[in-house]
Amino acid sequence: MSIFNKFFRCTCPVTSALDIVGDKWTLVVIKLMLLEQKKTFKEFSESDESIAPSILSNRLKTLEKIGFIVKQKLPDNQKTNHYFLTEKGLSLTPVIIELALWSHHNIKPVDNQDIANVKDKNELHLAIIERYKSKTVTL
Amino acid sequence: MSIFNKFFRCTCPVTSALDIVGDKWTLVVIKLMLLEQKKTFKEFSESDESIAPSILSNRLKTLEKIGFIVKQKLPDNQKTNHYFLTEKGLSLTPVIIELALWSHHNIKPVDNQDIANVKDKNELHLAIIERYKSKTVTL
DNA sequence: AAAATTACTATTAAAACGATAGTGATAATT
DNA sequence: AATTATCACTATCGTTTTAATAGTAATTTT
Repeated sequence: MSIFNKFFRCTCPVTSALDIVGDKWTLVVIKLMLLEQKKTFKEFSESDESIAPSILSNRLKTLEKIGFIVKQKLPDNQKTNHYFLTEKGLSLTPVIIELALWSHHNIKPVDNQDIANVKDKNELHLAIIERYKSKTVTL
Repeated sequence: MSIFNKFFRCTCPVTSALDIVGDKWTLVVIKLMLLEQKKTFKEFSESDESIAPSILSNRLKTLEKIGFIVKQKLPDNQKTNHYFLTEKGLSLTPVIIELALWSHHNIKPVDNQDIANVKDKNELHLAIIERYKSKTVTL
Protein backbone atom coordinates (compact mmCIF):
# COMPACT_ATOMS: atom_id res chain seq x y z
CA MET A 1 0.00 0.00 0.00
CA SER A 2 2.31 2.72 -1.26
CA ILE A 3 1.50 6.38 -1.54
CA PHE A 4 0.99 5.60 -5.19
CA ASN A 5 -2.37 4.03 -4.47
CA LYS A 6 -3.70 7.43 -3.54
CA PHE A 7 -1.71 9.19 -6.18
CA PHE A 8 -2.88 7.27 -9.22
CA ARG A 9 -6.38 7.77 -10.63
CA CYS A 10 -6.70 4.18 -11.82
CA THR A 11 -4.65 1.19 -12.92
CA CYS A 12 -4.16 2.24 -16.54
CA PRO A 13 -0.43 2.65 -17.28
CA VAL A 14 -0.89 5.55 -19.67
CA THR A 15 -3.13 7.40 -17.24
CA SER A 16 -0.67 6.68 -14.43
CA ALA A 17 2.13 8.13 -16.54
CA LEU A 18 0.00 11.24 -16.93
CA ASP A 19 -0.57 11.36 -13.18
CA ILE A 20 3.17 12.02 -13.00
CA VAL A 21 4.00 14.09 -16.08
CA GLY A 22 0.55 15.27 -17.15
CA ASP A 23 0.67 18.89 -16.18
CA LYS A 24 1.78 22.19 -17.59
CA TRP A 25 5.31 22.29 -16.22
CA THR A 26 6.90 18.94 -15.37
CA LEU A 27 7.98 18.01 -18.90
CA VAL A 28 8.97 21.60 -19.62
CA VAL A 29 11.46 21.51 -16.75
CA ILE A 30 12.84 18.20 -17.99
CA LYS A 31 13.09 19.57 -21.51
CA LEU A 32 15.02 22.61 -20.27
CA MET A 33 17.52 20.29 -18.66
CA LEU A 34 17.75 17.73 -21.43
CA LEU A 35 17.76 19.95 -24.51
CA GLU A 36 18.90 23.32 -23.22
CA GLN A 37 21.35 22.31 -20.51
CA LYS A 38 19.65 24.41 -17.86
CA LYS A 39 21.00 23.52 -14.45
CA THR A 40 20.48 26.25 -11.88
CA PHE A 41 17.36 27.85 -10.44
CA LYS A 42 18.36 31.10 -12.07
CA GLU A 43 18.82 29.48 -15.49
CA PHE A 44 15.37 27.90 -15.27
CA SER A 45 13.88 31.21 -14.12
CA GLU A 46 15.39 33.07 -17.05
CA SER A 47 14.15 30.66 -19.70
CA ASP A 48 11.67 31.76 -22.35
CA GLU A 49 8.89 29.94 -20.57
CA SER A 50 8.94 32.45 -17.69
CA ILE A 51 8.20 29.92 -15.00
CA ALA A 52 7.23 31.47 -11.67
CA PRO A 53 9.65 30.74 -8.83
CA SER A 54 7.00 29.16 -6.63
CA ILE A 55 6.05 26.73 -9.36
CA LEU A 56 9.65 26.04 -10.27
CA SER A 57 10.52 25.37 -6.66
CA ASN A 58 7.60 23.00 -6.32
CA ARG A 59 8.44 21.06 -9.50
CA LEU A 60 12.12 20.70 -8.67
CA LYS A 61 11.26 19.37 -5.21
CA THR A 62 8.77 16.88 -6.63
CA LEU A 63 11.11 15.73 -9.39
CA GLU A 64 13.83 15.25 -6.81
CA LYS A 65 11.51 13.35 -4.51
CA ILE A 66 10.51 10.89 -7.22
CA GLY A 67 14.11 10.43 -8.29
CA PHE A 68 14.04 12.10 -11.71
CA ILE A 69 16.64 14.69 -10.80
CA VAL A 70 19.31 15.24 -8.18
CA LYS A 71 20.49 18.47 -6.59
CA GLN A 72 24.17 19.12 -6.03
CA LYS A 73 26.47 21.90 -5.04
CA LEU A 74 29.80 22.13 -6.82
CA PRO A 75 32.85 22.14 -4.52
CA ASP A 76 33.89 25.70 -5.34
CA ASN A 77 30.48 27.29 -4.80
CA GLN A 78 28.27 26.90 -1.76
CA LYS A 79 25.52 29.12 -3.07
CA THR A 80 24.49 27.77 -6.44
CA ASN A 81 22.58 24.51 -6.68
CA HIS A 82 22.91 22.41 -9.80
CA TYR A 83 20.17 20.05 -10.88
CA PHE A 84 20.90 16.98 -12.99
CA LEU A 85 18.71 14.38 -14.62
CA THR A 86 19.08 10.85 -13.30
CA GLU A 87 18.73 7.76 -15.49
CA LYS A 88 15.09 7.70 -14.43
CA GLY A 89 14.67 11.28 -15.59
CA LEU A 90 16.53 10.56 -18.81
CA SER A 91 14.15 7.69 -19.50
CA LEU A 92 11.55 10.29 -20.50
CA THR A 93 13.67 11.30 -23.48
CA PRO A 94 11.59 9.35 -26.04
CA VAL A 95 8.41 11.05 -24.82
CA ILE A 96 10.01 14.45 -25.28
CA ILE A 97 11.33 13.48 -28.70
CA GLU A 98 7.85 12.45 -29.82
CA LEU A 99 6.37 15.68 -28.48
CA ALA A 100 9.01 17.61 -30.39
CA LEU A 101 8.36 15.67 -33.60
CA TRP A 102 4.61 16.03 -33.21
CA SER A 103 4.93 19.75 -32.65
CA HIS A 104 7.32 20.06 -35.57
CA HIS A 105 4.74 18.56 -37.92
CA ASN A 106 1.54 19.85 -36.36
CA ILE A 107 2.21 23.07 -34.47
CA LYS A 108 5.48 24.80 -35.25
CA PRO A 109 8.69 23.63 -36.90
CA VAL A 110 11.63 23.10 -34.58
CA ASP A 111 14.95 24.84 -35.14
CA ASN A 112 16.91 21.90 -33.85
CA GLN A 113 18.28 20.26 -36.97
CA ASP A 114 18.72 16.92 -35.24
CA ILE A 115 15.00 16.75 -34.67
CA ALA A 116 13.89 18.38 -37.91
CA ASN A 117 15.92 15.96 -40.04
CA VAL A 118 15.61 12.88 -37.91
CA LYS A 119 15.93 9.63 -39.80
CA ASP A 120 16.30 7.15 -37.01
CA LYS A 121 14.48 7.97 -33.79
CA ASN A 122 16.50 5.56 -31.74
CA GLU A 123 19.72 7.08 -32.96
CA LEU A 124 18.43 10.53 -32.03
CA HIS A 125 17.45 9.21 -28.63
CA LEU A 126 20.95 7.91 -27.97
CA ALA A 127 22.55 11.07 -29.33
CA ILE A 128 20.52 13.34 -27.06
CA ILE A 129 21.38 11.31 -23.99
CA GLU A 130 25.04 11.14 -24.98
CA ARG A 131 25.15 14.87 -25.45
CA TYR A 132 23.44 15.47 -22.13
CA LYS A 133 25.87 13.26 -20.30
CA SER A 134 28.88 14.79 -22.00
CA LYS A 135 27.79 18.28 -20.99
CA THR A 136 27.09 17.47 -17.37
CA VAL A 137 29.24 16.03 -14.66
CA THR A 138 28.78 12.29 -14.65
CA LEU A 139 26.96 11.21 -11.52
CA MET B 1 -1.49 37.58 -35.09
CA SER B 2 -3.51 34.47 -34.36
CA ILE B 3 -5.09 33.50 -31.10
CA PHE B 4 -2.09 31.23 -30.78
CA ASN B 5 0.10 34.13 -29.80
CA LYS B 6 -1.84 34.42 -26.60
CA PHE B 7 -2.24 30.73 -26.20
CA PHE B 8 1.40 29.70 -26.37
CA ARG B 9 3.78 30.47 -23.53
CA CYS B 10 6.78 30.89 -25.81
CA THR B 11 8.16 29.84 -29.17
CA CYS B 12 9.59 26.48 -28.08
CA PRO B 13 7.91 23.66 -30.02
CA VAL B 14 7.99 21.21 -27.13
CA THR B 15 6.52 23.74 -24.74
CA SER B 16 3.89 24.66 -27.33
CA ALA B 17 2.94 21.01 -27.65
CA LEU B 18 2.50 20.97 -23.90
CA ASP B 19 0.34 24.08 -24.10
CA ILE B 20 -2.07 21.85 -26.00
CA VAL B 21 -1.73 18.40 -24.45
CA GLY B 22 0.04 19.21 -21.19
CA ASP B 23 -2.72 18.70 -18.67
CA LYS B 24 -4.29 15.95 -16.66
CA TRP B 25 -7.06 14.93 -19.05
CA THR B 26 -6.48 15.72 -22.73
CA LEU B 27 -4.26 12.72 -23.51
CA VAL B 28 -6.38 10.48 -21.30
CA VAL B 29 -9.43 11.22 -23.45
CA ILE B 30 -7.44 10.54 -26.60
CA LYS B 31 -6.12 7.32 -25.11
CA LEU B 32 -9.66 6.19 -24.25
CA MET B 33 -10.62 6.69 -27.87
CA LEU B 34 -7.49 5.27 -29.46
CA LEU B 35 -6.83 2.25 -27.26
CA GLU B 36 -10.18 1.50 -25.68
CA GLN B 37 -12.58 2.41 -28.46
CA LYS B 38 -14.59 4.75 -26.27
CA LYS B 39 -16.92 6.81 -28.37
CA THR B 40 -19.87 8.20 -26.43
CA PHE B 41 -20.10 10.60 -23.50
CA LYS B 42 -21.47 7.79 -21.40
CA GLU B 43 -18.61 5.44 -22.33
CA PHE B 44 -16.06 8.09 -21.37
CA SER B 45 -17.94 8.78 -18.13
CA GLU B 46 -17.94 5.13 -17.16
CA SER B 47 -14.23 4.60 -17.75
CA ASP B 48 -11.91 3.68 -14.88
CA GLU B 49 -10.55 7.21 -14.81
CA SER B 50 -13.86 8.58 -13.44
CA ILE B 51 -13.72 11.79 -15.37
CA ALA B 52 -16.22 14.39 -14.16
CA PRO B 53 -18.84 15.37 -16.73
CA SER B 54 -17.96 19.04 -16.65
CA ILE B 55 -14.32 18.29 -17.42
CA LEU B 56 -15.22 15.74 -20.05
CA SER B 57 -17.59 18.17 -21.72
CA ASN B 58 -14.94 20.86 -21.71
CA ARG B 59 -12.22 18.59 -23.15
CA LEU B 60 -14.43 17.20 -25.89
CA LYS B 61 -15.41 20.70 -26.95
CA THR B 62 -11.81 21.86 -27.00
CA LEU B 63 -10.59 18.80 -28.87
CA GLU B 64 -13.34 19.31 -31.41
CA LYS B 65 -12.53 23.00 -31.76
CA ILE B 66 -8.87 22.30 -32.51
CA GLY B 67 -9.77 19.55 -34.96
CA PHE B 68 -8.51 16.51 -33.07
CA ILE B 69 -11.91 14.85 -32.90
CA VAL B 70 -15.28 15.10 -34.64
CA LYS B 71 -18.76 14.61 -33.22
CA GLN B 72 -21.37 12.71 -35.15
CA LYS B 73 -24.80 11.26 -34.66
CA LEU B 74 -25.52 7.93 -36.28
CA PRO B 75 -28.58 7.92 -38.58
CA ASP B 76 -30.63 5.61 -36.38
CA ASN B 77 -30.14 7.50 -33.11
CA GLN B 78 -30.67 11.19 -32.53
CA LYS B 79 -29.64 11.14 -28.90
CA THR B 80 -26.25 9.53 -28.71
CA ASN B 81 -23.25 11.46 -29.94
CA HIS B 82 -20.22 9.57 -31.22
CA TYR B 83 -16.77 11.07 -31.07
CA PHE B 84 -14.03 10.03 -33.48
CA LEU B 85 -10.38 10.88 -33.78
CA THR B 86 -9.36 12.76 -36.90
CA GLU B 87 -6.03 12.30 -38.63
CA LYS B 88 -4.79 15.22 -36.56
CA GLY B 89 -5.89 13.48 -33.40
CA LEU B 90 -4.39 10.19 -34.55
CA SER B 91 -1.07 11.97 -35.09
CA LEU B 92 -0.61 11.90 -31.31
CA THR B 93 -0.38 8.10 -31.37
CA PRO B 94 3.43 8.01 -31.06
CA VAL B 95 3.30 10.23 -27.99
CA ILE B 96 0.81 7.88 -26.36
CA ILE B 97 2.87 4.84 -27.32
CA GLU B 98 5.96 6.34 -25.70
CA LEU B 99 4.00 7.19 -22.56
CA ALA B 100 2.75 3.60 -22.45
CA LEU B 101 6.24 2.20 -22.94
CA TRP B 102 7.71 4.55 -20.38
CA SER B 103 5.04 3.60 -17.87
CA HIS B 104 5.49 -0.07 -18.64
CA HIS B 105 9.17 0.12 -17.73
CA ASN B 106 9.07 2.75 -15.00
CA ILE B 107 5.66 2.79 -13.33
CA LYS B 108 3.49 -0.23 -13.95
CA PRO B 109 3.58 -2.95 -16.60
CA VAL B 110 0.92 -2.76 -19.27
CA ASP B 111 -1.46 -5.64 -19.96
CA ASN B 112 -1.61 -4.87 -23.63
CA GLN B 113 0.64 -7.50 -25.21
CA ASP B 114 1.24 -5.41 -28.30
CA ILE B 115 2.87 -2.77 -26.16
CA ALA B 116 4.57 -5.09 -23.67
CA ASN B 117 6.27 -7.11 -26.39
CA VAL B 118 6.86 -4.36 -28.91
CA LYS B 119 9.79 -4.98 -31.22
CA ASP B 120 9.27 -2.29 -33.81
CA LYS B 121 7.68 0.92 -32.60
CA ASN B 122 6.74 2.06 -36.04
CA GLU B 123 4.99 -1.20 -36.72
CA LEU B 124 3.07 -0.84 -33.48
CA HIS B 125 2.15 2.70 -34.44
CA LEU B 126 0.71 1.58 -37.75
CA ALA B 127 -1.07 -1.36 -36.16
CA ILE B 128 -2.79 0.81 -33.56
CA ILE B 129 -4.01 3.26 -36.16
CA GLU B 130 -5.15 0.45 -38.44
CA ARG B 131 -7.07 -1.13 -35.62
CA TYR B 132 -8.65 2.15 -34.66
CA LYS B 133 -9.78 2.82 -38.19
CA SER B 134 -11.13 -0.67 -38.64
CA LYS B 135 -13.22 -0.37 -35.52
CA THR B 136 -14.70 3.03 -36.31
CA VAL B 137 -16.66 4.30 -39.23
CA THR B 138 -14.22 5.72 -41.73
CA LEU B 139 -14.59 9.47 -41.93
C1' DA C 1 -47.97 7.53 -21.46
C1' DA C 2 -44.47 6.59 -18.26
C1' DA C 3 -39.95 5.35 -17.23
C1' DA C 4 -35.30 5.16 -18.41
C1' DT C 5 -31.31 6.71 -20.75
C1' DT C 6 -28.14 9.99 -22.76
C1' DA C 7 -25.79 14.16 -23.03
C1' DC C 8 -24.91 17.30 -21.22
C1' DT C 9 -25.12 22.22 -17.94
C1' DA C 10 -24.95 24.51 -13.39
C1' DT C 11 -23.09 25.15 -9.11
C1' DT C 12 -19.84 25.40 -5.70
C1' DA C 13 -15.68 23.79 -3.31
C1' DA C 14 -10.87 22.57 -3.70
C1' DA C 15 -6.51 22.60 -5.87
C1' DA C 16 -3.15 24.45 -9.01
C1' DC C 17 -1.21 28.31 -11.22
C1' DG C 18 0.85 32.93 -11.62
C1' DA C 19 2.68 37.47 -10.37
C1' DT C 20 5.16 39.83 -7.21
C1' DA C 21 7.61 40.93 -3.09
C1' DG C 22 10.68 39.61 0.27
C1' DT C 23 14.41 36.95 2.99
C1' DG C 24 18.71 34.73 4.25
C1' DA C 25 22.96 32.98 2.77
C1' DT C 26 26.94 33.24 -0.04
C1' DA C 27 29.99 35.53 -3.28
C1' DA C 28 32.01 39.42 -5.48
C1' DT C 29 33.50 44.10 -5.33
C1' DT C 30 35.40 48.16 -3.31
C1' DA D 1 36.62 44.54 6.13
C1' DA D 2 32.55 46.44 4.71
C1' DT D 3 29.33 46.97 1.14
C1' DT D 4 26.95 45.46 -2.70
C1' DA D 5 25.24 42.01 -5.63
C1' DT D 6 23.68 37.53 -6.62
C1' DC D 7 21.37 33.28 -5.89
C1' DA D 8 17.92 30.27 -4.19
C1' DC D 9 14.50 30.18 -2.75
C1' DT D 10 9.70 31.21 0.46
C1' DA D 11 5.40 33.82 1.29
C1' DT D 12 1.40 35.89 -0.11
C1' DC D 13 -2.59 36.47 -2.57
C1' DG D 14 -5.50 36.85 -6.65
C1' DT D 15 -6.87 34.11 -10.68
C1' DT D 16 -7.71 30.05 -13.18
C1' DT D 17 -8.41 25.22 -13.49
C1' DT D 18 -10.08 21.05 -11.64
C1' DA D 19 -13.39 18.19 -9.13
C1' DA D 20 -17.73 16.47 -7.04
C1' DT D 21 -22.41 16.56 -7.26
C1' DA D 22 -26.95 17.72 -8.60
C1' DG D 23 -30.00 18.79 -12.00
C1' DT D 24 -32.28 19.39 -16.78
C1' DA D 25 -33.81 18.68 -21.55
C1' DA D 26 -34.20 15.68 -25.31
C1' DT D 27 -34.69 11.20 -26.96
C1' DT D 28 -35.53 6.35 -26.65
C1' DT D 29 -37.45 2.33 -24.54
C1' DT D 30 -40.98 -0.03 -22.13
